[in-house]
Amino acid sequence: MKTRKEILVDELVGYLLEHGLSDLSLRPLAEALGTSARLLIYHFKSKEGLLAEVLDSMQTRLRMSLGGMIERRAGQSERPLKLFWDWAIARENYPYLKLLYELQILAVQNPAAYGQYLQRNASNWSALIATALPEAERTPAMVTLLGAVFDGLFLELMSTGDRKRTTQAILQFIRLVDDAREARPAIRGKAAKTSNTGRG
Amino acid sequence: MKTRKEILVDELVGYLLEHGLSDLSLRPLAEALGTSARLLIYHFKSKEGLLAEVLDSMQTRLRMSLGGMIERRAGQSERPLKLFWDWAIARENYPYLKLLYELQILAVQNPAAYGQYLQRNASNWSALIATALPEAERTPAMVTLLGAVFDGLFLELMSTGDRKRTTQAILQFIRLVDDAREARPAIRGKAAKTSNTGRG
DNA sequence: TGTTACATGTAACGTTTGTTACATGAAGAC
DNA sequence: GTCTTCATGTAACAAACGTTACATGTAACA
Repeated sequence: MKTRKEILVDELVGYLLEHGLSDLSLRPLAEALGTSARLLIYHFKSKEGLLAEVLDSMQTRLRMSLGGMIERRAGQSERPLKLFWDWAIARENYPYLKLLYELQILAVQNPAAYGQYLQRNASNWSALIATALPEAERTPAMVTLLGAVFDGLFLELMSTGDRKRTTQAILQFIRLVDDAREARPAIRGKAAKTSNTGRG
Repeated sequence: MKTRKEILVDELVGYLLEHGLSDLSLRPLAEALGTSARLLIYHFKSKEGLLAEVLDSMQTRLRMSLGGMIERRAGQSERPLKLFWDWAIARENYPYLKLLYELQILAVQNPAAYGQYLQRNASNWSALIATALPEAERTPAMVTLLGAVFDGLFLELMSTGDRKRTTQAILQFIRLVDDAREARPAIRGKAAKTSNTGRG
């Protein structure tokens, strides 16, 4: 049985996904949920506490969804980077990522207000993306580039909504890495022993 | 002789570069400039009008700075993409771009409030970056990818401040394109006649 | 049955928001 | 010397903000 607070968190997540963070206000939020600002403060102590709990819940959900994807992809021939992209732009995950990108940007310009909600996910994130590369190619520059391609394309998707073109672009990147590898083959070594195929 | 309003715009630009857009408020802003909210409204009619004029001024400055760079780079051997990157992360341009990225994100989540300030710069922007490619390689996927690499790396720079690593990453991308071209040479044609060297 | 904890409604607090009314200087034009 | 225009100061407006005080209902447990 869910507590009233847990039910509220669920509804709040939905509201935040739709309206974003930057102009969040308690009264309109409460009204949209059919409750009152009084209640939100009662359950979450403050607006700050509310945001903390809701964002936390969102990140947990996202991690679970990602874990499920990773389990399911076992023994699939698709490229890791493409799998990751498909997962990110899936209808059920996309709004979460969109909001986290907004949070990231707000925190850059206003760390005092938003920095506190950023977990050390950024590093986990890039570490995860890095596993799409064979170890021999996992240089800082290549890992940074890989993360940037992902971020940049996701941002472009956010701005234009063009799933088709952005997906073509990430396939283009995978092809680019393949072709470059052909011209200048990576040193094979421990990398050959890793489980992933090392194909972008 | 500058009008009072033009002087104000200059000071406002400086303030916005420092504080960002998302929590802009007239009274703190006026106090930081040694004036009053009354005056700002007097000169700009409304907060909305103020933002419109100031952001417009910023985009003009940025375009002028970019134009100057393009003139100066004539007959330089550096790759176009690297030149563009160096220009973007230069101390005098970086804060402007940072703010425009914030604007872009805010507009995604809240078009009603921020969409009006977005010019059709996005398209100009990507068209400009595209000139770093030889015509034969200027496919939608490649142009999108190129823009995304730039955006993604700039975002990473905003978050981490690591100029060195992000610059290494863009050089890595240039190398990648070069190597891929070696393995699968682009069809030469009209592209060979363009002024740029077509080397990333 | 009385007590305790959770949940909620109604109002208000003090502050900040963008904006406006009203009055007053300073400077140049006739 | 009056008139007009630009610039500014002082106060106030209504609205929205996050938060709190106080009272009340419901349900479970003693």
